[in-house]
Amino acid sequence: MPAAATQTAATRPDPLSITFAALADPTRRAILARLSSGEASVGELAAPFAMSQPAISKHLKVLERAGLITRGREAQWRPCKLDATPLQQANEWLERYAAFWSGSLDRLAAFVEEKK
Amino acid sequence: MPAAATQTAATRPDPLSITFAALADPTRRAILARLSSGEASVGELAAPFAMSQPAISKHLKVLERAGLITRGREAQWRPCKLDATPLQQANEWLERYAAFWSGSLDRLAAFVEEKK
DNA sequence: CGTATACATAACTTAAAGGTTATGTATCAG
DNA sequence: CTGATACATAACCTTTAAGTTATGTATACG
Repeated sequence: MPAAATQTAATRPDPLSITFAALADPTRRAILARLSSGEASVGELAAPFAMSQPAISKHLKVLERAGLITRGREAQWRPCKLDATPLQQANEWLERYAAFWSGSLDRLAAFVEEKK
Repeated sequence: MPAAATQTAATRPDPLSITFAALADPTRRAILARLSSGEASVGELAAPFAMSQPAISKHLKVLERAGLITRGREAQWRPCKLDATPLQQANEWLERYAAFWSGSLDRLAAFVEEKK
């Protein structure tokens, strides 16, 4: 074992961070939108984009590692299927802020803050 | 004008991508959580983290550019305030997938897929 | 006036993200 | 077996992200 000296930890990001990071790309969101109307092959998913096929494969890998898609195997095709479970987790996180985006509640909070 | 040759476009990401990217970091999510219980100064926000102050300033800038916080000015303090509007946008995007995470609907879809 | 406090900004480093081209691998079709 | 199709993987490049230390700036305080 040559020098265990400088270790960088390399902590894997938490699930929520992985999910949000996966959603922070319009191509990947479009892929998910497409998959919401049914399974699709990689080629079908790649078609709408002005992008090389390996680029799409990378995006799919990101989505897979985020648990947002699962992949089957059918002859030479790898059909992709949406799995929205991580989206539910993300939604649960967001919902905790629902009180702040209702507008009226928001302004009420500001009012209270001002009066105190 | 010396050589307008190679331009990289540098298109600014769309709002949703900016929002999700801002949320894809546990430190920033923690900051938002803290702000959900009221305004706070930069120092107060930085306190819980084992991180330098400039690092927090950077995170705050990311949140600000995402429209998730606004900043006041009070003597030498820059109080930060939550603005959940972008969270609402994110939530609206996510809600379109709610049908896929209800479990029963999900399994029903799988059932239909299998039967066809 | 000078000094402390609160924060921003600059310059730098390391690592990861997103794209490319080139190539490898599995499956079908003849 | 041969070749085409569908996809993955490798190697590479460029940009951005996230952290650091060092320094600058505005405001309060004595």
